[in-house]
Amino acid sequence: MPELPEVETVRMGLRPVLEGHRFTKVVTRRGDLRVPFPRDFAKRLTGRKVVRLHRRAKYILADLDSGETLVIHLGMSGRMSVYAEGRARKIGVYVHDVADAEVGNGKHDHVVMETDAPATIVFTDHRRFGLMTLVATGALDQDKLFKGLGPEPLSDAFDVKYLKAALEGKRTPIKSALLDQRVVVGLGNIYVSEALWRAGISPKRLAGSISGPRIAPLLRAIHAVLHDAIAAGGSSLRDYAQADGNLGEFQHRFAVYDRAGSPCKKKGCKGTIKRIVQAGRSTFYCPTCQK
DNA sequence: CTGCACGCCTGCCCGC
DNA sequence: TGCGGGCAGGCGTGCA
Repeated sequence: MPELPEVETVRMGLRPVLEGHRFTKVVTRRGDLRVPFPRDFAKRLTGRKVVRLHRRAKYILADLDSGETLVIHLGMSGRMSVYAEGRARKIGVYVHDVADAEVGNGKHDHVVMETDAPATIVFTDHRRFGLMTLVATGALDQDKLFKGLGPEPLSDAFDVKYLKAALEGKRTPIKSALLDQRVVVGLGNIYVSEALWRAGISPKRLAGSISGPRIAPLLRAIHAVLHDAIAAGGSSLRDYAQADGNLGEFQHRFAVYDRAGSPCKKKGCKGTIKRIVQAGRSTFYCPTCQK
């Protein structure tokens, strides 16, 4: 589920129940996520107040008043569910309507956190590629999870000059280069395909072979697809009470992702979307209008 | 250094 | 209905 727009949507949904609130109770159900829970994980969270809820790459970061930061990564299948007390208030993300006894007792519910919002927040991840850990706030950048990450795609640092230099000389396909979190963070398998379609660039083209004049359009395509997706996720938040498990609305607007065999949506293009495999992962593109 | 195949997990969907 | 294979929005490791 989570590339930058989804992670950002989850962050916004967690904000009302986390930021400025205190953990009143934390329970971990099993410890064999990608990174094991650190020692005394629940104890170090309990009683702590979240002073700031932010994001770096695909990580959600909750800075605590103890000088530590709760680091959350959703992996491929991670979910955060928010159960608002008495359902008196509708709160974003997944506001489920289930019996109290079922809250946090699912087979793949790994962490159950209560805050004084009040609310119960459940972290679920059936594939367990996600993680939750604690890192000293001041040392985040040096932590191995964050060291070497590229710039945020929506920051000023991610500009034409940077991208040109980052791709220069790279002999890997542009698809793989943009998935590489050292080049730029936040993009995943969906949005790379979507951005390359918007830019009219073939995913097979070697990164270093993208000519100077095509760098700016690529940058704009990345910006645009992320902005559109964030807006689509955000706009569906408030009526998320029916929680069908999907996040946001953007999946209905995919131009290429998971559309193999369907007509290209580009105006005037008569092409058909094709699926190929690059570095072991699906890529979708239009061979007719992406060069 | 680079690029790539593979493993990590579970669940779902498809074809036989 | 059961079973095997392939697939899934991420990332780290180890290899050539």
